[in-house]
Amino acid sequence: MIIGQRNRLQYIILGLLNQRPQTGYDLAKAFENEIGEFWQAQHSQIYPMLKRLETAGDITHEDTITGEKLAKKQYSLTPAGHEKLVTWVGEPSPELSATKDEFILKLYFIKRSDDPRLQPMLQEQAVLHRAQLAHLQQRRETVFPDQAAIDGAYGHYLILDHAIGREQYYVDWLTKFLG
Amino acid sequence: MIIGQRNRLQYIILGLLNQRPQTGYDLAKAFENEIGEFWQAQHSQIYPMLKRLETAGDITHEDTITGEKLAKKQYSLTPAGHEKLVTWVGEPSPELSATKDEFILKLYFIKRSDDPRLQPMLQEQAVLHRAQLAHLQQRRETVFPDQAAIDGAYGHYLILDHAIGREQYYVDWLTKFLG
DNA sequence: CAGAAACATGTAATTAAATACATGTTTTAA
DNA sequence: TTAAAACATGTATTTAATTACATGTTTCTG
Repeated sequence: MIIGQRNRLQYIILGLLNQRPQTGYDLAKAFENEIGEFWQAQHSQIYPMLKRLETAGDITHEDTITGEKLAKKQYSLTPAGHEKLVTWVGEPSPELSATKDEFILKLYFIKRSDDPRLQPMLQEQAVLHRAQLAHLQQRRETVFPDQAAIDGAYGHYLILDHAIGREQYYVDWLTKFLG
Repeated sequence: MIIGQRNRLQYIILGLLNQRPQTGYDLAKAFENEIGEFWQAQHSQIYPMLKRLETAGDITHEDTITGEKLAKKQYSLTPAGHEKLVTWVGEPSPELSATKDEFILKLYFIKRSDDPRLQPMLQEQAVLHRAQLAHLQQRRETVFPDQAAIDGAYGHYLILDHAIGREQYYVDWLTKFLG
């Protein structure tokens, strides 16, 4: 029902490159920032995928130099890559999101509401999720200061809004059970 | 190897066996039901893990026969396995949950609020998440019909409650942007 | 100006996970 | 009564993902 992440990484990379040409390093940053709330990938996954996509003809790169000799590879979409991206976005997404939450798992094994471990666990998570919520709200303020910014990257705004609401729910839920 | 052993699956299995002895098949079912909202695993991952845990001395099994000749292995915790479980639950969980949501990713690549693909995408997800919400609510009614049921498996109640709230939020959020 | 942090790119090794293969029994419902 | 669904247990293959290894440059800050 929930399973399966069949090579989505390639599409994310295509989507990011569709916005603007960028380096593998830039892409890795995107996974720490705007994308990171809903997908994770390290540079060790990204660089090989860039090679694969280039071999497949979906992207190309241009070598540039920063300063004296720092080599960069600026990747960009080919028409084939753009086509592949558009097709993917247009397909249905019939699978529910897969969440892996270690804290919630531990909760499952707390059998009684008066278990002495319960309240500290909830407290710990509340700290964690309040911080994350504050971080996301801060980012919304800086990335989307006005309506023009929202109109210019509506999808980005939507997913940031979704992430904030999700964290808000998480904090509210924890608070509901904090003594 | 000294630090940061992941391998959460083993702890989930230990936790499930701590509730009652059960078979690999039963464990696989738990991942489709109560656990599935927060962790996923297939039987092809579970059976080898049961062997590993038994070799490690954390669980043992008893062979039983159902009917004429259907062989089952009823696994149960050893004291060492119980100790391992308790230690894991007592440790902090400092990592935020990892979510992989393909739909949200696609949204990210929708640049404008009047993109014709947007509303159908939101509609499709609303159908999906409303169904999931109804399913979870139904399960809460059947699994936790009264306070006694809640008191007897408080952690399970908590995570089901969390999952319901999460789906409710998802539906509300989608509705907010449905035209 | 020196050291730290950030920029930049890759590979190797390992582990986790998904999919497919493979087989057989028991129960349930048409 | 028979076919489908559910019960039950594994292995093999492939792909995804993490962690560690490996190296070097540029920019920022005290």
